[in-house]
Amino acid sequence: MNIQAVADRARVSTATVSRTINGSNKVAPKTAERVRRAIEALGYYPNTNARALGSGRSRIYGLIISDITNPFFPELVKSFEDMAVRNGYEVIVANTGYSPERTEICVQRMLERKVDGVAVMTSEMGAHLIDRFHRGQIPMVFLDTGDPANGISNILVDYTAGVDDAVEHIVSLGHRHIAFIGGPMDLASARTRRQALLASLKRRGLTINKALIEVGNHRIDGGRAAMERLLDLDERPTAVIASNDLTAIGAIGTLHRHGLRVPEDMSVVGFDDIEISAFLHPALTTVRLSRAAIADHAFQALHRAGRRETGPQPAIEYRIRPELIVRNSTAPLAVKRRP
Amino acid sequence: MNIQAVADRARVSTATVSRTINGSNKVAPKTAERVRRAIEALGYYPNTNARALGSGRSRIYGLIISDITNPFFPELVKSFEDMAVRNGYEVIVANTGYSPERTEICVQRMLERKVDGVAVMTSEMGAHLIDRFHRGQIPMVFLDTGDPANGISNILVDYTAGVDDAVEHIVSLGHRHIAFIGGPMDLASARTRRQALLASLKRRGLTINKALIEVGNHRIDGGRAAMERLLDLDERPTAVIASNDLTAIGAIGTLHRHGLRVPEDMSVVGFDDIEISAFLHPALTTVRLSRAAIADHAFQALHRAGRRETGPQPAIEYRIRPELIVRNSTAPLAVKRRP
DNA sequence: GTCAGGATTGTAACCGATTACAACAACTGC
DNA sequence: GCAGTTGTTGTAATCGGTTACAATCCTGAC
Repeated sequence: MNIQAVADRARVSTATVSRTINGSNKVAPKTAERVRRAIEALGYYPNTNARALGSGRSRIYGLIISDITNPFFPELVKSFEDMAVRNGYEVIVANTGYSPERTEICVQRMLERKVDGVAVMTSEMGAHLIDRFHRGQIPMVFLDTGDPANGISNILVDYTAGVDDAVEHIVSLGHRHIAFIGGPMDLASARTRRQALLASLKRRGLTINKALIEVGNHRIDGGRAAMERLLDLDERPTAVIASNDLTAIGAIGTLHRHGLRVPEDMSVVGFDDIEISAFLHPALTTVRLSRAAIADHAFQALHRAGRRETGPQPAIEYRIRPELIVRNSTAPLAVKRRP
Repeated sequence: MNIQAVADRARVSTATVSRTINGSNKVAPKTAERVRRAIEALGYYPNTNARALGSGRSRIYGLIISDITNPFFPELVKSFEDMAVRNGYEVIVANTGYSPERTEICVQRMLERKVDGVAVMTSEMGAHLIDRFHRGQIPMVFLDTGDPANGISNILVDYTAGVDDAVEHIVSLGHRHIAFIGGPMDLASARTRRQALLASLKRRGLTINKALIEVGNHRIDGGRAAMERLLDLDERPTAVIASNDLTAIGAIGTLHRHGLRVPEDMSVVGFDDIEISAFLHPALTTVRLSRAAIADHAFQALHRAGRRETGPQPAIEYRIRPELIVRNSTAPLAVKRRP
């Protein structure tokens, strides 16, 4: 079953069939209709490998993430895939596992499969790897770390606003001893969130106690350990803002283990709003970073960059504003009590 | 940069380069070495589309799951992808979203991309869709619902043994009023788990109280609602076994909301051992169904079915034995007390 | 020295589409 | 009635590999 069979049945050449399939306007409506009927009758669908070879476009987008088992990503992958499939594209997902060697393999996979564009949703992408995509003229879109001036579309998350919302919320509840559990310092977005927090506290004239600025690893165990250290302090915080939800979940776990209640004894705010956060007890107050919005922008960036008719498009910067979701892990500052 | 460039540099024909790349044994060691040096020097890598077109093998495996945001799947996807990439394969992941229409699209995507094999890790695959793979001579492997007699490899999970371990554990802790919260009845594996539980109770001579056999939906909200109903009973259970971890997490949420403690007031056992289960409070006692093992078998099934030299291989049935992981959500039956 | 036969290498057809270019038909205006 | 357009379709080269088959080179036996 190939294009020739369709051509024979419709009594046209393979060129006309091809043009019909690809929606060329150079086919007479009546002819196109005949071709479509032949396609329908034969149950024909094109061989994508031949298409890719002939046209130089694979109709595949690459999606590079750090780790699909990190709950931040599944929804992002799903949304991206959804959008791609609806537009006739396929998606290849690759995990860097936070390792440079694996990242190199990811890039190689993308190049070998001749992707028509690549969305890089992780920050471990060295300049020499970016260069390989550049050389292959492959459109790119990054999360946070793109550079439109260099032809790389970017999805810019307004961490400052998101973190500020969290601080505002906590402060409005009366809290003044606010701790922060950050992410790993080698992660760009974690550093940004930390900076944003410090700036937000400063802007409000709150003193920044270095002891309350903890470092985690964006995983549950990191949140746990950091909270243990915070509980060891002479002057404990009354509220904690975590750099992501997993960290917040770990922190809450430690609080429970110590017999402390959330939010009565301590308020906790997360970041990201991973799916499970809404279902925990207490349901987590957090700053939602919409993965659907990220996926949407990522796809659009690649899709419009790849349009042939209009020639190469300039790289674009998209902005995403996170949104505070108030649930049950935060409460007004309780009157101080001694156990 | 194509195979001709390599051939020129190594002073051989393209056929010899191709044979070298594909590890044919018909190339003299010295020649092969020269070709490899040329490949190295030019930084050449083959065009996979051309390869697929010429050889009829795409080096892509399809992986059909129901929903990547279901925490059961990410680890499975990751393991499968890992194994595939290590063996020079690419993976296309498709979500059915539990819907027949989407499932049909998934199948179509696989056929269009000419996958060399497909792992179906969900049970919504109608016979007519299976038939399309059959017609395309595409090796298949299913989870639980395969049929080796019909050429479909199968990964058989011994739910009976797994559930029995859970029951044994609960019974050995002194519990006799044991409730079960099942999954959706239209899900094959959920029905199997339910059957296994009933059989296990019966085998132990425990009376089966229909009111204690609840139905959930394999999501957190289903577990919650089911537990609400169980708490409404005059004679509450002292232990609950859930059909999967999300259900157990929902159940625990409801217990907490009612001021009941786990495991002191009620023991809870999950199934699957999703990643987060180890980090909850209390850490969930559960029956681990290794996703790495599933991925491993799935890949092996497809890989050996696709070997050319040995001709078509018969479909195989693999077995997986789940394993009880005892954590902190189960405890010995407490002496009865009236509030 | 010759020759069978295995090992190695090359030639060229083929996979199934896309697309530049040529060819042709129909229509326009003069 | 004819040249010039415009619109539609066909021809055939092309993409970059794989692989059947042919050709050549060696080797050792006789």
